[in-house]
Amino acid sequence: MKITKVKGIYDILGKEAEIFSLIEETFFRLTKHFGYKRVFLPILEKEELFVRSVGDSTDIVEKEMYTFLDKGKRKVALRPEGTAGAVRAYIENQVFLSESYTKWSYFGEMFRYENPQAGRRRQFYQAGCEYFNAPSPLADGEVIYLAYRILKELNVNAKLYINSIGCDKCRGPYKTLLIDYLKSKEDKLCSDCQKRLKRNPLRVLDCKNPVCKDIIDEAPNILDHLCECCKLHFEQLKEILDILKVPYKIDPFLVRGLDYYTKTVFEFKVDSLGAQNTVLAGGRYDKLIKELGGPDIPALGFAMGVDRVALCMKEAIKDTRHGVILLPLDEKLLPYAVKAFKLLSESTSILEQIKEDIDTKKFNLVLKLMKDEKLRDFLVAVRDRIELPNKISKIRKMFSLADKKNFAYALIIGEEEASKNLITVKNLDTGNQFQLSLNMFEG
RNA sequence: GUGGGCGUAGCUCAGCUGGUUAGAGCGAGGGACUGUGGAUCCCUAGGUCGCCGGUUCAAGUCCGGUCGCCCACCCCA
Repeated sequence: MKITKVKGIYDILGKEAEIFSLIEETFFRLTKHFGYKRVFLPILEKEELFVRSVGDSTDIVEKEMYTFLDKGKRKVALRPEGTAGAVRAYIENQVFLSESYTKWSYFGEMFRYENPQAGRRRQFYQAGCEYFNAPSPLADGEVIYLAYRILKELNVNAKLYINSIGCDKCRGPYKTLLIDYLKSKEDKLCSDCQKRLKRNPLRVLDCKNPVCKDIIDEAPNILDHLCECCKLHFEQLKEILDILKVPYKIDPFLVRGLDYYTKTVFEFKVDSLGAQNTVLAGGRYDKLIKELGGPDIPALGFAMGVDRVALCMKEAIKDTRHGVILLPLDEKLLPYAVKAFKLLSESTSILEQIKEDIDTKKFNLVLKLMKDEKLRDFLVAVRDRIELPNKISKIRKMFSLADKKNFAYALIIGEEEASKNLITVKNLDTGNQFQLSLNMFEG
């Protein structure tokens, strides 16, 4: 009996893995650029954390969490999202005592028990960041700009939608207004919306049913009912986005599924992905830290759906030639090939030394490198990747392998080379080759 | 949780209204080609036809169930 993977949980290999790495690398480069520090947070948390933060009437908590009792009979859950755990860690470690503000970034797997479909998996990856103690709309602008830059850098063509859903002062009165309106049309709403009306009336606003859409168009608009503070905050945010030249659309019907959001919410959507087209989303959660037992500290953040972004980047990785492979012509030449392998691999530190420390023992090599473009390109390729073959076979075979594995250079290690302490370097793109003495790498 | 479509070689797929040893292309390994890759030609390996049960003289093909995949709903990144 063959053991297979669990439904909705996937191995990430090959091209998809390369794209994941590229996303991760880009994400951390840009978050670091804007002052975020990477943190590593638990995948397993107490179930109660998510019930209290995400909201006990959300679908995530009601039916999508992987929960179980551990051997100590603790009710635990695999994290369905990242913010709750980050906030818990922020409070538990009392980070607010030693830092005036805190910016965290993370990348990791999340779990939700849903039926899989395009852009939806039971184990999926999010790259997210959280910005604690950030009351000003400057923070909203900066966070959205960061998200915008990441997607831009990854060549993901997404449109930004923003909204404000107010704070506890203005959302309450608006909610009753909305409920009153929807109740007057209740018989016309779809059955889902009739249920939403009772459990989470704001969610009626993003129903896709055309009949509901017409009703929603006439519904009271939250933006007309914000308190002065929220209104000003939203106005300032729009101004900041304009200065940053981040294009956006205001969507007064944009509400997020998680309970903890206040004021600013935003989503980046693509149109190439089918039904699951939100690739990045986030917002402000000014009350969450307090609700989870911490001080009254405003914060905001976002999460990017890595699997979804990767789907948009199918063509992003092209097979370019890179690196070098050593081709010993027969078994006898193995020791010489291994020696060359070590010398070349270690020589690449020279490339760094050129920048910092020209006064080196390997001055001659450095001088040569500065003049010899061919040699420099070759060593750059060596630094990128250097491999020995998986087995020694006919030269023809090994060249074919070098080609298929997309090496930029093949190094021929033969009797003649070994006797003169050199290697023959063949550029697999141009077909040109030259010989290189190993003497200069020694000592 | 609900609905629709689909499961045949590593991948993409043929396989007629059930009929005997289940095919192709690509990929993989080897050879033609003894120090030079991409091209061409030849050879080889790789399958309990997703799994279990049923109908039948006979099932990859029909029926039921189950698991998985894809798509959508719900919902979300």
